Amino acid sequence: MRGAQGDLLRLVAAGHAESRAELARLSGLAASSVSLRVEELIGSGLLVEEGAGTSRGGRRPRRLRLSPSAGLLAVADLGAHHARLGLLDLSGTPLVVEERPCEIADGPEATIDWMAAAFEDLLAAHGPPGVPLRGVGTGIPGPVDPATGRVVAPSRMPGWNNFPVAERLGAHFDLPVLVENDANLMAAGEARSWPKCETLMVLKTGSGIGCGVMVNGALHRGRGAAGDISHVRVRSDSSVTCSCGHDDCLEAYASGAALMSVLNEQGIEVRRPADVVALVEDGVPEATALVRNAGRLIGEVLTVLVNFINPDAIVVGGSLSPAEPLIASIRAAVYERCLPLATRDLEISTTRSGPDAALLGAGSLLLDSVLA
Amino acid sequence: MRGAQGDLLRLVAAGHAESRAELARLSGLAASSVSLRVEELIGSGLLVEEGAGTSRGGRRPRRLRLSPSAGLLAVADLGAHHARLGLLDLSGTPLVVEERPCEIADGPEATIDWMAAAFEDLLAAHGPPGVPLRGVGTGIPGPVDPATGRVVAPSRMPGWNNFPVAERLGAHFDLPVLVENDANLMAAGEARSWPKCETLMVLKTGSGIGCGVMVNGALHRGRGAAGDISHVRVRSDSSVTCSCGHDDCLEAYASGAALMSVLNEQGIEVRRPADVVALVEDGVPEATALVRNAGRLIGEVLTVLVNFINPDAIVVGGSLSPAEPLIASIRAAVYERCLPLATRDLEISTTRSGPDAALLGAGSLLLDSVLA
DNA sequence: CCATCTTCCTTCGAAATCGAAGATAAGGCG
DNA sequence: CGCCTTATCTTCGATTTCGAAGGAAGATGG
Repeated sequence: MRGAQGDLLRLVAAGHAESRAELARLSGLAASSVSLRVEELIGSGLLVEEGAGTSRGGRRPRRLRLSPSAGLLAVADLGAHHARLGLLDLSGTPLVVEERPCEIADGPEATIDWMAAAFEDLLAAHGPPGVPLRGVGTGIPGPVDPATGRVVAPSRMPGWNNFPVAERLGAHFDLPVLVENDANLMAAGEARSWPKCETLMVLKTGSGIGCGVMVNGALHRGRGAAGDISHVRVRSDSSVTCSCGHDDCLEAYASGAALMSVLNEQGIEVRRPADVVALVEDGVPEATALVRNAGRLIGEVLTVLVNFINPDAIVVGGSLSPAEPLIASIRAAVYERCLPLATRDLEISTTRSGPDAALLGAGSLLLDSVLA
Repeated sequence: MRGAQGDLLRLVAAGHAESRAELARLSGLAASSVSLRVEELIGSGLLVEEGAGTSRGGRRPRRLRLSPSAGLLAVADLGAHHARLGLLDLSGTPLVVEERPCEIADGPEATIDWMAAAFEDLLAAHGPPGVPLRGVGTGIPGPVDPATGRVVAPSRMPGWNNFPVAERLGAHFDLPVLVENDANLMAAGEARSWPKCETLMVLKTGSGIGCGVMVNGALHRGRGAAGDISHVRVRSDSSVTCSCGHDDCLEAYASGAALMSVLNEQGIEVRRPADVVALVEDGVPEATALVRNAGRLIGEVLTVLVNFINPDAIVVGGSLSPAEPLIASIRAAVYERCLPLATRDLEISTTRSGPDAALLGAGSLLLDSVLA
């Protein structure tokens, strides 16, 4: 699995290469060396040959896939009140995904131990016998220091500040462990569905507003808070103080939580961001106006960032993203105000990976350590 | 020069490695292979051994340098009314730098041909005999399409739109050619002076406002306009229409040109951004207030970007940068409003590379093609 | 249907790379 | 000063990688 051998596996696992010839082109190795290596990998049961691909004008390639028995990854995406959990094979294909209730406010120890038990559970129920677990990973709704795997200064996660999540999770499994911000995982997951996009911004619109950035095909982590847009000051008439202590943060106007609190004050009862989406779909004017305004504010912030990093696409995901007016007003703001050069081929659309984007992203990032 | 041989040269040229042992560590090659390769490179006159380095507790390394006769690079930085021109050796050290008057408004053909002649001039006057020219490069005060080397939709460069600058320059020299935005070159140049910073924002404050971004040690080009911050909408009382057609762009309030026009209206005569700096240093209150306000506006824009990409440092260069109040109010705005996680170890300071930053950057980027 | 082209993959001798062992050259310390 | 430790660099046989040539399998086009 080490070295160049791992490079080949990773290219196949990530879906970049499907044949020996593609491996040779992408890895830079000579075709003959690739053949030798692939033979070994097939011999050790990690790769399998699976039928023939489509011809590109000559002999058809012999398609390569990661063996389903090469290993499993256990991944999770932690939310405030529930967690999504899944098992993936090494090519990132989900075997099973479940959503279970889980209170993040119970604190890190309880939550992580619960997660470890849930992973064992899933393995017992859905893991094919004899296939080893090769890595575990989870998304966290707060900033994570990439160097240490600790949560750093999260809002809305009492008791988690500076907790060594990766370490605790690693104590349950003697395997590569990944701990990463949830929006970053979403970005890594979406990136697999946007193969031509080198630079990608992925917005997670739910109770909060998160954003992950892929630059040159790699997740940009910065100091652990990269992608944060929720505490940008927005142009606004009123003056609202955000939980961070500053006035007029985007989050205080455009997050799902903010929309819900306005609606509740107006006597329209909502409990989850999805309820807001339902109201919009039912044509409730108060909800539509609020969502449209949120989109405009988010779009104005994106304006600055689009001019600055020139992404190839902006992907909108999260529980508010099905609301049509949200993305429409984001589009309007960005296309109106950005430089033509920056918007010329810019695509702004909803998620291609769906609700499992973060789990897929966890798999994608875990592969790098598992096949190192 | 090809392949792995070039990798070693590049590591030495970029200043990352100074001995065979360092080369082995950084290149990933075995120490024995490095020795062989280095021997060849010394044999072919590209590398030279130069005394001994300092011991790290054992035998002292034998220091390696690029031979001064390995080659030369001719680089330029084009401004509106003058150009900086220089010759560098392959390790990026300037042999000579000159500033010459040059009107960019004369159009691309005239300007580029003039530049080619100026390069020949410099070579004749300062080029050591027998040392070959190995590459040419220039900075342009406008967006450059990285794929084609064409200028794209520049403001203030009449007649240059879509002109194939790289092609025209290449017609004079059958060598690798680099054409890049001037702020991007500054960023690449500064990066050499900030070796520990993986993510760097470099601001060029002159008549206009430019910005270059290094992400993960590499220049981020985006679609050619990456780093643009001059057309961000700022919060402001009055309403000024920018040359781009939108209202309240940063450039319309905080660029050197904007400051100069206000001062001239007030009867204080200024002709160049440096005159504004001089007024500030003389304690003229109108100038100081204007510069401070410009810094605040720039700082507020940077706030969004710092939260978003978490740079390790922000470098302020350009002809306005010597004005103390400018950087002071940028700092104040950023430190006040950004997330603590993003500003914890963030350094904001003036250029380390000085006025030749763009030329050094051109050399640094050119090396990649010259030693490919 | 057959010649020709393209692409994919393998074979095999030549060349590059590795890595373990050793030689060389310091600094530190009793 | 002699001895130990650390680090740099070289030697040399074993291994890996390359690349040119060729075989295999399909597309193309008369």
